[in-house]
This record gives sequence, structure tokens and C-alpha cells, in this order.
Amino acid sequence: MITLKQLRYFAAVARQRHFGRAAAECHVSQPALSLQIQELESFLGTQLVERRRNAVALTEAGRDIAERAGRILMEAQDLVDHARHRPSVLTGRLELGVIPSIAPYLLPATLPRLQENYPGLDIGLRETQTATLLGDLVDGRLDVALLSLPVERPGLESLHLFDDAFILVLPSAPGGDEAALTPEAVLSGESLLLLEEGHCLRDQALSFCGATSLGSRRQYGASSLSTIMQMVANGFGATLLPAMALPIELRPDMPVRLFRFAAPEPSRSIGLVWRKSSARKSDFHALARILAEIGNALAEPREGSAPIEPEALRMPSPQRRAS
Amino acid sequence: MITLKQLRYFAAVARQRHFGRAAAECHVSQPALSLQIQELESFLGTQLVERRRNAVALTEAGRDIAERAGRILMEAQDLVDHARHRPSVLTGRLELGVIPSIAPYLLPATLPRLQENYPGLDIGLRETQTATLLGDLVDGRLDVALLSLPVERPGLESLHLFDDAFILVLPSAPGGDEAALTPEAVLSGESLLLLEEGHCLRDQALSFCGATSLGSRRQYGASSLSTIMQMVANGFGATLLPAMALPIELRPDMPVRLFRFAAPEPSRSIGLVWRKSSARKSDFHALARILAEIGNALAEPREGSAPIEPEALRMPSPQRRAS
DNA sequence: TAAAAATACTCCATAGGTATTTTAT
DNA sequence: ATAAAATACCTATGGAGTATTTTTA
Repeated sequence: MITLKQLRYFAAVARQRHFGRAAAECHVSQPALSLQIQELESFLGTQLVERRRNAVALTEAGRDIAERAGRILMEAQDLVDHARHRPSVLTGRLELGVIPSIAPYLLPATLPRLQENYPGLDIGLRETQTATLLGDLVDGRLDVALLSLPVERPGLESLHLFDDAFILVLPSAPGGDEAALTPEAVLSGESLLLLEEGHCLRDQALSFCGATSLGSRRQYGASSLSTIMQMVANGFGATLLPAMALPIELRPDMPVRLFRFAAPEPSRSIGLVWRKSSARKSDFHALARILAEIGNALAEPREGSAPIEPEALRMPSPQRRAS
Repeated sequence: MITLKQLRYFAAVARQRHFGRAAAECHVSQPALSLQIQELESFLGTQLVERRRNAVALTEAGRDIAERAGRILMEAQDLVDHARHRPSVLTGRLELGVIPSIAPYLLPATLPRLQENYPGLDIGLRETQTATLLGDLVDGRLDVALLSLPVERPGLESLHLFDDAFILVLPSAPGGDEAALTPEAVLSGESLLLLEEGHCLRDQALSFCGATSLGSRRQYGASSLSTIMQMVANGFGATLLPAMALPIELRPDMPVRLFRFAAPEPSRSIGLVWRKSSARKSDFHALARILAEIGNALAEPREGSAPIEPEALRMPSPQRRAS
């Protein structure tokens, strides 16, 4: 079979019309080049150059082949150039999966930042529950997923970004009557409003409360935290809200009381997950940097960053099992 | 630098999505292929494939490179195919030079035959005197020349095609008075009508006659045999006409007498000349076959093939020096 | 444990170098 | 005689093979 080297040498001969000069151009000795040309001619079964006294002339076949060789060599060079100058970090299509209890709170601030910092990035978004995301990940339909850790699944590896504390949200009874729904009552599992089955947030909340049977609370399964917050505000029960959701879900004048737990504060761990075999780990770390920065600002609000500063809950935190 | 082999192996991996199968497709061992892929990746500075449990997936760069590699490999295959299936004999452009005392007699029958037998042949014609033809030949402006041999010039080689006898043409004096211009008188150099300077035919005729000085005969130098024949027919003198010109130059009822010489008959040798270094010798031999066939038919006319059968000249032939 | 790719190593083909010969003018 | 390409011959690189290890699910 022919080789690119033969084509390179022959192209040089076609340019120089002289074996010696062509060899010099290729930085090899004249016999080395001569031999490759002979081999090319022999393989092609055609004489390509006419050896004359002071120069070589291309045969008709030689002209044709030289032209084709030039094209091929140019395309090979293009291939190398494109491979080498391919911008290495966060460019091209990136399929990103996000769970529903993160997407609406983290992405609005993240996506513009990504577009700004990585104009070559083309993000494909998929918002669905953890189990689906992980399946898509191992099957290659997703490149990376943003969800709540831990994730233990063969072939995947994850990176912790930040912790997102759970805030206890109670309805504020009219007239200051707070006896009806105390933090203690909520944490025993009564009147806790949760997302529907399949959301990791639901499982995490139940774990905090040490509840084992769901019983009558199944009826409260909602499909979004917005709905749950509306229900809390209307006195249907309490909920555990991720801190990152507060700035968006806590509407002005919403009649609720917020409680942070005493340390060790219960929280969920937000992280990125990808295939161990992925070739884009540097991309994911660049993405992680931005997500962590934005996430930290959202999840651990300082003075003035949250509309209402929650009271501290006096009782001990439940065992932390969701981080 | 990258090699076609690397591209071939990588293209196989892209097709098979499996190193082992790709190696089998390439008829090499898996480590051999693995190594070439690694080398390609290393040279390109990019990971091309994502090694997974049961298959390999192309990275974004890998998809791009695989596509380019496929194109390059296809073009390389095209190059080989074109070189190998290039019709080997008498195709493409052929620059042919012919001297003026051959062209009008041999080409009218030859060119149609060539077009018929070699439809892929594209002939470029140049009609000029021997010296010019040979210069163009060594400079590469001509591929082959049809002329009168011998040609002794470094770098050129020639092939004899056929002999073209010289016919003595005398005016037929009105009333059968043939004394005025006898063959003997003509051959002593008197009243011989010749082509102008530079035509080999002129020199050959003079050689036959043993003439050394041109003297007053210079005034008769003509630029075509047609002109000379008209002059002979009008009694201005005699000439030596190549036999191949007879069918065309001897118009009906032309008042001339024809004499063939006794053996050894004087003649010119018609042949092909080309560069020793030319790569198209098989072409030239194919061309020679056709030219010799047509030339023999023209130059050695049998019964009925010439309008007038020439008489035999009784006197001995002059020394043959032009063949 | 099993499947797949990577590594270790050995060997041989081949590309390349230097010196020399051949060829053509 | 000279210039250029071809050939001879040697060396060293590299590509390929087998056997083995590593990796990962």
C-alpha cells in the first residue's frame, strides 16, 4: 500500500523537478528519496517521472498523481491542524443532565455565565430524575449530570461541588399561633409536604426525619417545589426546602417561617457525575468551578442575600444522611 | 508525522467501535493497532476514542478526525485506482511532430485510424523541419517525431518504419521529344527542382546526384512538393519525388513521366524519434505499427494503387546515402 | 471473574545513511 | 568528465507478533 511519505517525497520531486533538491527539501538523502519514488512507481505500476539529464519531467500519469498527492497531503495537514488547534476546554456540544430540584435554581445564573466564558460551548439540557440521568450517562446520551451525591455506580465518577442546606419551612399561623405546627411535630414526620416519588429530595427529607412508612402523606406528593411552597403558605403542612431554592421560591410576603438547623446542619451534596472513561474531564472541572461558585452563593446566603433570614432551630439536627 | 496506516487503523476503530474487531479487520494484532492509535492520539495531542467496557466511543475530536481520515483514505484509494487503471497505451495527450514532406501524405490516412483505434488519444500536431522537431523533442515540447532517418543526437532514439523510394519525375515534352530532359541529364544535377533550404528532402536529393555546389539552382527552391510538381508539369525541370507523395501529387492527366530506379533503389528511411528517457515507448511502438502499415501501402504501391505505373530507369541507381 | 485494552519483550522488515556504480551527455 | 540517479551495503528504527498485565464492570 502507498504511504504518505511516498506522496510527500513525490510531491517534492514534482515541485523541484530534481531528485537531489527534492531530497534536500525532505531532509533525507537522495537514495532514500529515490527508493521511495521507485517503490511508489512500482506499486502504482506506472512510471511517474521521466529521468533526464539535468532534470526530471513528470509523465502524464505523474502529473495526475502529483495533483492528487498534493490534495491528499493538504488534507492530512488540515487534519493535524484541526486536531491540534481544537480548543481544548468546554467547546462543542455538551449534553448536560440536571435533576428538577436543582435546574430551576442553579441554571438561570449558570447558563449565561457559561455562554459568556465559553462562547464555543453548545449545551444540550435534559432535566429529569437521578435514575434516568444515570442511565443516560452510562449509555452515552449524556456527557455529565448535575445532581445530588452520592452516586455509586460502576463506570461513573463524581465530583462534589458544594453543600446545599435544608431549610425547614412552616406556615406562619395568623395571630402568632405557632402551636399548631411546631418544628418538632414536623420532624416527627407529621404534615411534611414532599415531592412525588422518584425525586431524590423526597428520600433525603424522609431520611432526615427517620420516617420509614409514608402512610397518608403520599397524597401530598407534588411535582415541584413551587407547588409545595404554595401549599405550605396556605397551611397544608411544612416542608424541607433546599437553601438554593429559597431566593426563587420564597415570594415576598409569603406567610411562612424559616428555620435553619443547628450544626451539623442537614444538607444535600450537589455534584457532577460523568463516565470514568470520558475524555472531557478537564471540561467537567471547568464546569464544576463555575457551578460551585454560583452554587455556594445561592446555598449559603449571607446577610441580605436572602429575603428573609431564617431563625435558628433550637433542637438538635437530625442525623445527616443525605450528603 | 501521521501515516496512512494510522488513519486506516483509526478508521477501522471508528467503524467497529472495538479495538479487537478493528485489528481483525486490518489483519493485525490488537496491540499493533492499539499502539498506532495511541501514537496518532499522541501526535495529534487529542484523545480520539473513549475506551469503555464493551465498546469504544469516539470523542468529538474523534468524530471529526474519523471523517477526515475517511476522506483521505478514499482519495488515496482513488489515486491508486487511477494510476493502475490508467489505460496504458496511446491515451491522453501526445505531441507529435512531422516533417512537411511526410505530413500531407501519411497523416490523412493515419489520423482517422488512430482516432478509431485509440479513442482516448489526443494528438497535438506540429509540422516543421527536422532541426526544429529535434530541438522541440529534447526540450520536451514534443513527445515523438515522424521524420526521415537517420537521426543521431544524444538523448534520442529512433525506430525505422519503412522505406520511401524516390521516383524520378520528368516533364513529358509535347510530341514525344524526350531528348531535352533525359534522366541522365537530371541526375547530373542540371534542372533539378528542389524544396527550399532546410528540408531534408533537398539534401537527400542532392546527395543522390553527387552535387556539391547548388549554384543557379537555388532559385528553384520551393516550399512544397505540390509547387514543384506543377513546375515539372510545366517543363521547368525534373524532380525526385518520394513515392508516398505520388498518390496525392500526381494529378490526373499531369504531363509527366515517372521513372523508378533499378535496385538498389534510392529511398529515404521514414522513422519515429523520441527521447531515450521517455516513459511512453510502448505508445510509440503502437503508433509505429500503424504508421508502418499505412506507409508501406503508400510508399510501395502495387498494381493499380498508383495512377501511373512508372517506367524502370535503365541507368544504375546513384549511391544510396539517405536511408 | 471476564472482557478488553495496555504493556513488555522480541524479532524482523524497512527506511535511511554512506559509499560507489551506472548512465547519459 | 561531469552531473544525476541508481545500486550496494550496513545500521537503526519502528512496526508487528506473542505473552502478560492492568483495568473495569
